[in-house]
Amino acid sequence: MAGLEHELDAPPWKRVESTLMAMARAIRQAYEDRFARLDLNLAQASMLAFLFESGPRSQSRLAAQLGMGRASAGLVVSALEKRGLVERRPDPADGRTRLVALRPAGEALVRPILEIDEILRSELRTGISRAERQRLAALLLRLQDNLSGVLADRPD
Amino acid sequence: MAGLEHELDAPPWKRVESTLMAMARAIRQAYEDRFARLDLNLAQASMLAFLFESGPRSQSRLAAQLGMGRASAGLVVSALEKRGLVERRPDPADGRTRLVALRPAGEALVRPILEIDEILRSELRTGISRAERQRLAALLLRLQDNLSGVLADRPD
DNA sequence: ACCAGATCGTCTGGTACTTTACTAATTCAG
DNA sequence: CTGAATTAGTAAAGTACCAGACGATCTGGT
Repeated sequence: MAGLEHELDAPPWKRVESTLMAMARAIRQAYEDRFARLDLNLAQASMLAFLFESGPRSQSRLAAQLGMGRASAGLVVSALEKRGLVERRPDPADGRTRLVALRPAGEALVRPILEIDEILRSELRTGISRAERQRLAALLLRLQDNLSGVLADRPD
Repeated sequence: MAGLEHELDAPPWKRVESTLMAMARAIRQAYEDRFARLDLNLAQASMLAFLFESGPRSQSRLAAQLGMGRASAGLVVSALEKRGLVERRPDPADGRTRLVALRPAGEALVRPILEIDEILRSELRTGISRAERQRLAALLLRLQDNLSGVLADRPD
């Protein structure tokens, strides 16, 4: 069909970059929808899952490793804490940080979170081979490189 | 063999989907940064460029074709209108819609917008062949299909 | 001519996220 | 030990987006 290379020659608002952004939004939306069943949003679910894998962490580390700002991480932790899913406890080694740790109620949510993630991912990869996914991952990393270069040399 | 499928087998917050979302955010940010020189954001620049290509359009059509909600499109148009870049004029054929049309000041911005876009895109495609980009586009479309299927059968 | 349903645009409220500024605690130079 | 610079976390204001509700207008059937 005509669609594909047309897609690449198309005007700015309909090109690969836009498609990529639209896809990202759609994927995010799909995750948000599904996690809504657990009364969680994507950021909250990711944080719970990450805490489960990594053990207690300071907020700054969580922020860095989940790719969000420190302020956002603080909001997410506060929301989870209010529901008793995590707790903030003092760090014996450093008085200005407090370690965020899973509480039992939060740990109980990890399994359904991982299940939802697994199901959605399997739906997403319908008709896409493992090799293709690997190529996609590699390409995205390449894009990432280019982009960080681009962002670096803005002297502005 | 460590690198690639590791990326695919990695935990949720570090997998392809996440990378894709992060990339999309980064690309968006890069566009926002560059268009800031013209005192435009990405949505505004896209709308100007699109109006240039397509001629006057109703807001609903603009919204649909730029992939945003009607309300958002209205805000973008209002912002552009306030600066005299576009105008809303009555549609002779339909009393409830008003056609959004470029004004000279807006038309003058189209060239720099397209230039900025062209430059950023060329920086992004460093080290990525045309064939790879085509594959990427095809893959994204496939993902899009899977996702719309997924969203469709939520009877919830 | 008229009513019912669909569509357009706007407004409101809610969510998510970022930036900036501020407080508190640590570290290190002297 | 004291004071400046650094780092962790919080708080407030601002931006962007979307969904839902609403009034106005068009369409089609009668």
